[in-house]
Amino acid sequence: MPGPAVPEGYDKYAHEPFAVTADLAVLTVREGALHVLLVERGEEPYRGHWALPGGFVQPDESAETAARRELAEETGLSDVSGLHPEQLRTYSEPGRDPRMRVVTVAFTALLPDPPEPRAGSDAARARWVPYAEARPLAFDHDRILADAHERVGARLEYSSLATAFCPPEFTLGELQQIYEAVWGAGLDRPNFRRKVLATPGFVEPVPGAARLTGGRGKPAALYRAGTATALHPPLLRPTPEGRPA
Amino acid sequence: MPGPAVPEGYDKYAHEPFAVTADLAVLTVREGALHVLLVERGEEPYRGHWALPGGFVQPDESAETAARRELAEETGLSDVSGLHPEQLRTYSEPGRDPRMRVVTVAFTALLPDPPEPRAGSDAARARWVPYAEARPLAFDHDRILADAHERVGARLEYSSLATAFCPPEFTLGELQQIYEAVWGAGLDRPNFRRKVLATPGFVEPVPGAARLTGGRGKPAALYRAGTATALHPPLLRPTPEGRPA
DNA sequence: CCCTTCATGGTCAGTACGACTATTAGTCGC
DNA sequence: GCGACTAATAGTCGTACTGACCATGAAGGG
Repeated sequence: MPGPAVPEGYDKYAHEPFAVTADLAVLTVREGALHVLLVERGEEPYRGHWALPGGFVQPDESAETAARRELAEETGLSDVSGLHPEQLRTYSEPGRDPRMRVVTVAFTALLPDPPEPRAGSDAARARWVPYAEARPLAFDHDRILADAHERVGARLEYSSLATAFCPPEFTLGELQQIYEAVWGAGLDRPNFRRKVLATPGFVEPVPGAARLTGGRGKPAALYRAGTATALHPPLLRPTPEGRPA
Repeated sequence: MPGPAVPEGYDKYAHEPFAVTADLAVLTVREGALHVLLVERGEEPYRGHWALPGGFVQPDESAETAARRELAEETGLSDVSGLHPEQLRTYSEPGRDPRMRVVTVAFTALLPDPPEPRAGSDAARARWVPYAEARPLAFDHDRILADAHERVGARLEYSSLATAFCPPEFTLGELQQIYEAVWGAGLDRPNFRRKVLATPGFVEPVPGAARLTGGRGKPAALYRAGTATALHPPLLRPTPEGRPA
């Protein structure tokens, strides 16, 4: 809330300004591996280092609006209407930017098999980098990226978020690849199928369609994202601990 | 991230400054009912309205540090070391404060049966208000409070967060009251007990102690918070929908 | 034509869960 | 002190979900 001590706060601010940025962890799954969109910094500090895309929130924008604008700029995507950048958290430690006091509102965004990014005007270049090879990044972006990964992994369990990684029509094998890529763990195919189909509203079959998955093997049935956003029952990831359930 | 366009951003900021505040949704359960800590605003705008406690983030602080400081000031608690305000989300819509551009990082904090708050220097007065009677609040605090409620309700399912509402030693009945107060739903006592005890690390018994719960009924065994932070298996709330599981 | 590859269908035992019933150990009113 | 009341604790039972399997079907490649 705006504290009651307006004049003091305002004064302080006048001497030590806060800049607010919106940064994005844009994730996708490509050939079974999790990738993240990075830009190469063209200016100091961290010139030449890779960083998460983002930029200043403008005076007439919310952080959400700024995130959507940045996403469109960095990916060159004409239609970002279906994408809903989700707020991750806010990073406000003093000194995280050597130039000035910067408060960053971080977002995650999920894309299906993506177009090549086009370098924005202010970024030297942008490209998709496998998650495992992304570090080290500029500023505290290593931590932001790790937080984004964890958050997305957790949300896959209880929401139909995984379909956001998929094209409009997809096979259950493709959907499973999303889970495996984000969780970094293999899943049993028959069981995965059973659980997805048993969860009402998660996916719905495309009537008469089947697709050759790329050549090999039996053609798979196609599905669309269903209407549900929450998953009942949830699709829990295998417990990394030796926990019995 | 700090955008590469430093001078522009900085310029913009200089003409349209951002103030950053940390606001808190401090929750507790008192006599079986969820309460929230509110302060009465002593200045315009919204003078005389109730609002969530909070204040400006100082130049040398992170939002987390500011939240802890505000919490100590508003509650008069000498020891807030055990409390970990958790970031909820950030609210940045233009116009949410009529005076200037304010970006608010909201936090939740959970307290066991609390001391009476002392009015801070800048708040006319502060008090615990039953959650159901809290609205309407100043600014967009209605929404922040609703988001906090939902977040805490969800985290009760998968984390041992509920023990943060309890004193160091507590009975299972008291723990159950936390769940019922936050979820607004009654739970079956034997089943609740079974699940809590079956979740490793959630609670551990206090060796030879039993407490009279206040007079009536059989004395209950005392428990301490265990070492686990995540709950396996989770303690799912009753499905409000007529969902079969 | 067989072998590989992947989708799909099914079994089976262990576990968790909700709904209930029963027992125990206290206080309170008389 | 005796019985009603209250709350904690113990146990039961049928259903649902889960993970670990095994089996079948439908393509393509050598």
